[in-house]
Amino acid sequence: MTEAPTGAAASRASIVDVAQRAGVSVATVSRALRDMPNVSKATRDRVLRAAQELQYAASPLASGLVTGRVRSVGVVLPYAGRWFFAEVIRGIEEALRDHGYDLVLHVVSDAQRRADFFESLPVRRRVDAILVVALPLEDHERDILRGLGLPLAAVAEPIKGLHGEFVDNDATARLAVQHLVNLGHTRIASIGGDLHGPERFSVPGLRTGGFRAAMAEAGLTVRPEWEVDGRFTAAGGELAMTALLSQKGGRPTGVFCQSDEMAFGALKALRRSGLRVPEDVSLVGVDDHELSDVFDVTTIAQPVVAQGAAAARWVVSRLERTADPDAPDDEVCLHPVRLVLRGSTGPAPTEH
Amino acid sequence: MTEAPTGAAASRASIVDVAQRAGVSVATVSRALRDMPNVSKATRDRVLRAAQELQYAASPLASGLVTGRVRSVGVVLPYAGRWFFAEVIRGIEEALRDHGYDLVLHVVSDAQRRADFFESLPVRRRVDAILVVALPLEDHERDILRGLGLPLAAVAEPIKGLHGEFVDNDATARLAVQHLVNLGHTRIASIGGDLHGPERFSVPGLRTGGFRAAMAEAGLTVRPEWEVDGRFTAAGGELAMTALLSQKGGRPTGVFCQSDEMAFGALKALRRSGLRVPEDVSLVGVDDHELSDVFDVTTIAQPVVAQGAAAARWVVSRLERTADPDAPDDEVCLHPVRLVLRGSTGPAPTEH
DNA sequence: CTGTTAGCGCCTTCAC
DNA sequence: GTGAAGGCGCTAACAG
Repeated sequence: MTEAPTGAAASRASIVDVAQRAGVSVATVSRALRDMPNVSKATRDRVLRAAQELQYAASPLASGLVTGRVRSVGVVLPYAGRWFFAEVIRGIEEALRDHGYDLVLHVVSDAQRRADFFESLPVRRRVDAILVVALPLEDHERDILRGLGLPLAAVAEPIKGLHGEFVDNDATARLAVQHLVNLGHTRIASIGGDLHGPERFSVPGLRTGGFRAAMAEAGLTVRPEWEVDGRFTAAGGELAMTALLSQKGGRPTGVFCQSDEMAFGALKALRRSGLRVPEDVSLVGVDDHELSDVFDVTTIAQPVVAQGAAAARWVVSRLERTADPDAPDDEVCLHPVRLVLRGSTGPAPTEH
Repeated sequence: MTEAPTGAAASRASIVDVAQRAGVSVATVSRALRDMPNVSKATRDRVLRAAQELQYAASPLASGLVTGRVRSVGVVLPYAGRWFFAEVIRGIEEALRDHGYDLVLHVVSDAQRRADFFESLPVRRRVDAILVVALPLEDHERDILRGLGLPLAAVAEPIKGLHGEFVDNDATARLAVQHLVNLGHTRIASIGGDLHGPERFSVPGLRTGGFRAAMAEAGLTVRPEWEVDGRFTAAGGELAMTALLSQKGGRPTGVFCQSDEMAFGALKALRRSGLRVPEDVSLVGVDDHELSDVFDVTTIAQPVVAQGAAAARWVVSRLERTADPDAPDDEVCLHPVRLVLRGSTGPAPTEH
């Protein structure tokens, strides 16, 4: 029964206790523990030992109160359960932890929570910086965040005026289309996201733009009815593919799915229709989802964990002033994408 | 250009400013804002309006320093990218947010990080409670956490002496096996996790135990070589299924996959071998993963989000003293599982 | 190199 | 019903 008391006492030992035990003043303890200059080696050792024995750790509350820093970073995102977000969070957490920062999660999964977040600003005074993941902010929302006076960075969705870490969505789409074109496909469709809805994600627009540009460059025409909304979910992809197959005027032989999860759904719709992949229809996804390998889906891989980690490192460098304080804070960093060849794409079927 | 200054000023208004503006003392402001008794209606309204006008919000640091509460809960887990964990986190975050608590994430993805976590205890004084998700703690690790004197709860993996939220893993396995038995299967294999490794997860052991018990009850024999390790990943499931198929002595007609992700892998292995599901081999998974519907995998569904949310609510009720303070803190709460019938299971093939 | 002292912003007795 | 004052635990001048 000594564990609990010891531990409990430990978390309650204050800087005064350490000072007494080491026979120095609290100021010296504070300096010694933070590796500041002007502390003799002997004193420092004594303090360190005392702190060790008392299991002392400075209260972040107290030090935060005076320094204004709390060593934690807020992460705001619209969903938490989806693969993409989980991976981004993983990258952010690891990078922050490496620098001794905590990650505080804020999921604004619907309009209500989103409004609450920007009105009550639960991050106020609780974080040193904010990362906005895949959430296209309204101008006024961005301004509210800016009013906090903290380093801000965007991941996956660009936010005007903020530092950002993304992939080149235009190039991503082009890579996918060019791959299909190279295989001889000419009848190519795109399964993307909502282009006009209230959420205003820019990713579907950018990828669809790249799709159109690449088609034009290849001298191919885009059928408007072959640009369908798959809502970036597997279920949505299945519906979208089903819709494509039910259209008159023949079906596409190649489909650019703007996310792997939509490709999974499309795969199911094709199988159910008795069509073979890739003999009848080829599918390219985007992401390199962990299950894409299992389901043999050709994809444009993007470094998801790395984007999160890079954003985390950027705000940390701002906070630690290791970065030039006068450096622009609205530069974006583009991460590379690459084609991962798997079994869902093949030569276009010969026409009859 | 009034936005930013306003915002910046807003986050800096202190209780003194509110007191001045309302023409009362800080003590009254404090009382009024926290709905305490002994404040006249008129005064309270005046204070509320002043606070509103100044966009005042109490600094959690300062109030935490005096009350000892920081309104945040730490979540410790071994992986962050996997579906299961992402869902649990989602449930926890939502429940915590409903009560005004922040979620601070701690991923201990390897032995090093795990050791660091328990040695430096970065949660010390930074959270009011800790949730341990799917992480079987060593006794001494549990004792270290207990030493913090905070409410503790376990999710998905039982931890001796702690409150927990789980499913009945034994019943889960039985349900799966009974379903196969009901379909006439007698040659049943299990793809699970590591039973003897250093990680000591109890879930694979419990599910394998349930598998064996259900087999025995059905009068069926378990072939030792038909209990294989799929590492709880899709890739592992694929390897495991491949191994099952390459064994001499015939193949199983029914396979209990202890997670849906392993079932996905198994599905791929079967397809590649030219076997049909469910005509040749039936597959049951566990989880009801979001993609199980797309890939038509019969599964034993467990409420993942609900387990996380329940754990979060439990620690909050402890913190808010809405729960009996003398109530035992090591009771476990079992969540229901249910069979979700899909296309990966069917009648056992007739023997030749 | 080290100690003293004044807050950081808030809550909480204790008087009134 | 309200105000004054003393910390909570720590850091940051300022002295020495």
